[in-house]
Parts: sequence; structure tokens; C-alpha cells
Amino acid sequence: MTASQMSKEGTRPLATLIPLRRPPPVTLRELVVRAEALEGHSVAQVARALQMPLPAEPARAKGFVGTLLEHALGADPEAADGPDFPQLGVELKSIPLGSCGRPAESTFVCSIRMADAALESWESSRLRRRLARVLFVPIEAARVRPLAARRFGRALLWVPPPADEALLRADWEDLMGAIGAGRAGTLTAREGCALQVRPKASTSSVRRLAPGPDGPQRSLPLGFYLRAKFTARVLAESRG
DNA sequence: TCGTGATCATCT
DNA sequence: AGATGATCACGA
Repeated sequence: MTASQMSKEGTRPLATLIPLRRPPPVTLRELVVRAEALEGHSVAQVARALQMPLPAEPARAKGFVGTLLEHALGADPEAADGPDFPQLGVELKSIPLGSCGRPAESTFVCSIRMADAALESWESSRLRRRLARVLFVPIEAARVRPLAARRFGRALLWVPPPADEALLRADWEDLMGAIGAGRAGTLTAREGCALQVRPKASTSSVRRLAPGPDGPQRSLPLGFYLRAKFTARVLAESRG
């Protein structure tokens, strides 16, 4: 903020207002009740209640719904490496639905720390901890309706059942094993059943240090994503 | 600059 | 349509 803006009252731009944020939920039940209360409400309604300006262009709105949900549900803004709700051990994920009501996109889980690939175990992995408890909040008709008009669906708290954890573990061990062995450059998004590995960077020219076939090299940063087919099954099973 | 929030743009 | 690789915004 400039000195001239500081000198007068009432001249602070709207964009500098701190958006409202709910206090953190104390219990799991409280969090789920809050999330379920969003059902049927539009992005515009929730954004207005939180005094969050809507992004103008769709391409500039990536991540907006996720941030909106964080504020609406009282996620910890300091949660960097940990879950969104540290006290409850819950990760928050918005799920964009297509016109058929099924997930239209993969879901980002976490970036991949290339240097640690050969050292990390499933039990201690960031991915496993992230997915230990997930609150999925569907958003209807993403990419079909304007951002403001999209409505939230019924939230679902998901704890991976043993069968799903086994799937995730098998994928994780395959994919991380390949990366740890220096084969990250040969991985594509086609590998993995429930998980997939995809680029995670500002542009495709970004390079980070990673293990390679002949020692450390610079390579495109990667992240783990849940396949849309996997989250579709998870959501479908919750209805049944 | 990096990690988290994801969705976009394009190809099949 | 669905999946893949690329991209945009923001906070610490």
C-alpha cells in the first residue's frame, strides 16, 4: 500500500480487504455439517458472503473454488505441508463435475519430491498422509456454466477403505520406484490405476533437480493426481 | 522460487 | 467425451 493510500481513510481498494474466514471447526462433525450446508449454494453466493471478488476470466480462475472453500470451511491458512485441517487430519478437495454429474478432472494430491523418491516409504509418504481423510466437495457443471452460477453438491468425507488404500499403495510404489530409479523422464500419465503422474509447473520449460539415469539432472517437476475414474467410483459408492 | 489451489487447451 | 500435458494465481 502506498503512503497516499495510508494517509486517508476509506480509500483502501476492495481487493485489499481481508476476506472473511470461518474459525477452524473443532470436531469432524462440525466440519462435515458446514460442508454439507454448502449444497445447493452458488459460487457467487458464497463468494459474496466472504467478500471475495470473483475472477473475471476463466483462465485466471483456476484454484478459486478451492480457495473459496478453504475460507468458507475455516481451513488453516498456515497449513503448507500438512492437511488443510491439522487438528482433524482432514484434506479438503473440490471436485469439478461434468454435465453427467461425474468428476470431469483429475485431482491434484501433492507434488513429488524427486530427491526423496528412493528414500521414502509408503507408510511415511506425503501422499498417504494427504489421503488419510479427504473431504470432497463436488461442484456441479464446472466448465459448462459460468463460474458464478456453479453450485456446490453434497460433500463427502472419505477415508480410504483397505481395498482403495491397497490400490493407491501399489500405484505409489510403482511410480515412486520408477522415479527413485531415475526413470522419471520415461513416466507418462498413462501409468497407474488410481494414481497418475503429471507435470506440475508454471510452464513446461521449468526444470528442477532430480535423479536421472546417469546421476542428478534438471527435469520437469511432477505431481501425483487421482484419476477422474477413481474419484468417480469413490463418489458413486458413497451414494450407495 | 516453490508448493498448493486446480482448470485449461488440445489431441485422440 | 475422456484423457493428457500445459498453464494460471497466490501465499510463504
